[in-house]
Amino acid sequence: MTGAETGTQAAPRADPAAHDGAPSGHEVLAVVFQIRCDRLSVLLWRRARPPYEGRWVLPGGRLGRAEGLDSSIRRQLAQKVDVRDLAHLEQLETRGDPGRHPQGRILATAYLGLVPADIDPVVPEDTSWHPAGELPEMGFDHAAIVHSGRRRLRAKLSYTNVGFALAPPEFTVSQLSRYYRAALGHDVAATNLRRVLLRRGQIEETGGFVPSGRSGGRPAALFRFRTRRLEITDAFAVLRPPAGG
Amino acid sequence: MTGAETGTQAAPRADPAAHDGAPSGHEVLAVVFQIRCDRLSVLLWRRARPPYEGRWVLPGGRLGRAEGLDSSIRRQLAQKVDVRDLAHLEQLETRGDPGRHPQGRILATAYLGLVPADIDPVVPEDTSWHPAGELPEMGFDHAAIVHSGRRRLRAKLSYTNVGFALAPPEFTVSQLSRYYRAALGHDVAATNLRRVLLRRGQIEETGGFVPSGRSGGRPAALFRFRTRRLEITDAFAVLRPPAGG
DNA sequence: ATCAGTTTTTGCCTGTAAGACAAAAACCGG
DNA sequence: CCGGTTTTTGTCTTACAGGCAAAAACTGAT
Repeated sequence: MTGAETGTQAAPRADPAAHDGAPSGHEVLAVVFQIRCDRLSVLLWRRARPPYEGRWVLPGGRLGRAEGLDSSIRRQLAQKVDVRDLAHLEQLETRGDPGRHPQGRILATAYLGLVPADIDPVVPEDTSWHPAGELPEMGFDHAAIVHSGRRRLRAKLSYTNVGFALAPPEFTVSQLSRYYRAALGHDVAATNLRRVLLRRGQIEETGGFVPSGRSGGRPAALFRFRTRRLEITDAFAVLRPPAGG
Repeated sequence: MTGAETGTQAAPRADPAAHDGAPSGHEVLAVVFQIRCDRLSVLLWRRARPPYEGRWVLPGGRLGRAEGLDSSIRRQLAQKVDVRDLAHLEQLETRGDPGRHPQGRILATAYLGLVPADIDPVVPEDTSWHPAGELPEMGFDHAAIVHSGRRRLRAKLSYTNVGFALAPPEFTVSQLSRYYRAALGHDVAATNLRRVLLRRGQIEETGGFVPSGRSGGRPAALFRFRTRRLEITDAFAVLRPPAGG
C-alpha cells in the first residue's frame, strides 16, 4: 500500500512547501534500513560543513517552526530518497543530552524507516548506503541511534509482521530467510520461517512460482505478506485473558 | 535499589537548582502509574491557569534551556512526588503535532513511571491519583498519552520483568496476581502466574510466610523479584539463533 | 479434638508453538 | 535416465502456557 511496488527514480529536490521561518532547537533524524546484497544497510549522508565536517550522519535536519514531527521527517527524507519507497516509518526515540550537539542542547527525535529490498532509490551525491555491521566514523550521537534502530528492528521482527517492509511484494521463502538473516544477524532456517509465518497468518502463497536457479532445483513457490501494515502477533501477549472471557 | 522500601514523605518543594533561563518550546511529561486499591491509577494534576484551566493534566513542564530530558522529567516530578519512589522510568513517546498546544507548536516528550504498590507518596494539594479506567476530562492530548502508557505497560508485563516496579519488595503470589490483573485489565490465575514467573526466573521465594488472613487458609509464601532492573524475557526472541551457535 | 470453610500449593493433563531433522518432490544438465 | 540441487512436506522433540483437581495448611466454631 505504501507504494513499494516499482523501482523508483525521483529523489534529490528541495521541497518548497512546509518548513516555515527560522529553525527551532529540535531536529528530526531517520535510521533508514534496507537489505542490500544480503546485508542490513543504513542510509547515511556526508556532512559538508562543521561541526563534524566530513563525517557520516543520519539524514534529517531541523524541525520547522510550525511543523509536526511526522511531516518533518518525511520532508527531510524527501531530499534523500523518494519517500514513497518507505514501506514503514515509526518513531524511535528522542535524545536530549546537553552535549550531544556542539552548538548547544539540540533535541533530536529519531525515526526508524524501512525500504523493501527490491527497490534501488536514486540518492544524492553525498548520500549512500552503509552496512550496519561496519559503520563508518559517524558524527554526533548518530551511531548510537543506529544501534537503537537495529535493536528495535530485531525485536519487531520477532513479534510483528514488519518483515513486509523489508521484503519485496513477492518473494520465495529462501529469499525471505536471507532477509531475516541479514536483519537478525544470525541464520534463519527457511523451513522453520515458512511455518512460523504461515501459522501466524503473516504470509500466504500467491500461486506463482519461480523457475529454479541456474543449477537446477525444485521451483520455489511465491509468497506475499497478507497485510502491509504493522500488526503484532497476538500469540505474544503472554499472561493473556482466561479462556472464558 | 530505587529506594522503594519505606513509606515516603518528602514532596512539594520547588527545586532551586537546574532549569536555567527561559523555557524552551519543549516540555516533558510523565505517566506515573501505581496500583492503588487493586486499580491501576495515574498521577494527575489540576491546572490552575488557562489554557485548560481546571482540567486534569500530566505532571511535567517546560524543559530548561540546557537540561537533558531525563534530568528534566526527574526535576519536574520531584515537585509532585518523591522521585526515589519511582522504581522504573522510561521514555514513552514524543508528540509534536502543531495544534496539540494552544500556545503554538510545543513538543512534548512523555515518560512512563512506575511506583510500587506499597508506597503512599505525599502529593501536593492540586495533585491526586485517578483510576486509569475512568479518567477525568483532561487537557491537551494528555489522555491519549495515558493510553500510550497503558499499552506500553501491558506489553512489557508480558515480555519483561517490569512487575518489580509495581509490586512491593515482598509479596505473595495472590497479591501479585491482583497487581497484574489491575494492570492488564483481566483476570490472571495465581497458579499460572506463579509458574510462569518462576520458570522465567523473575521471582524467587524469600523463605518468609504470611499468616493467612482473617478467615483462615494456608499461609502464603513470600516472593521477591530476583532483580529490580528491567530485563526482557529471552524466550520471547522468536526466530532465535540456531542451537549450534 | 474434630469439623467445616478458606486459601495456598502441588501435580497432572492438554494444546500450541518453535525448532531440528529426514524424507519426498520437482527441477536442471548431461 | 541419472546425479546434483533446491524446495517442500512430514515427523519428532522440546518448551511453555493454561486449565483443573487434589493435597496441604491454616482459622474459627462446634
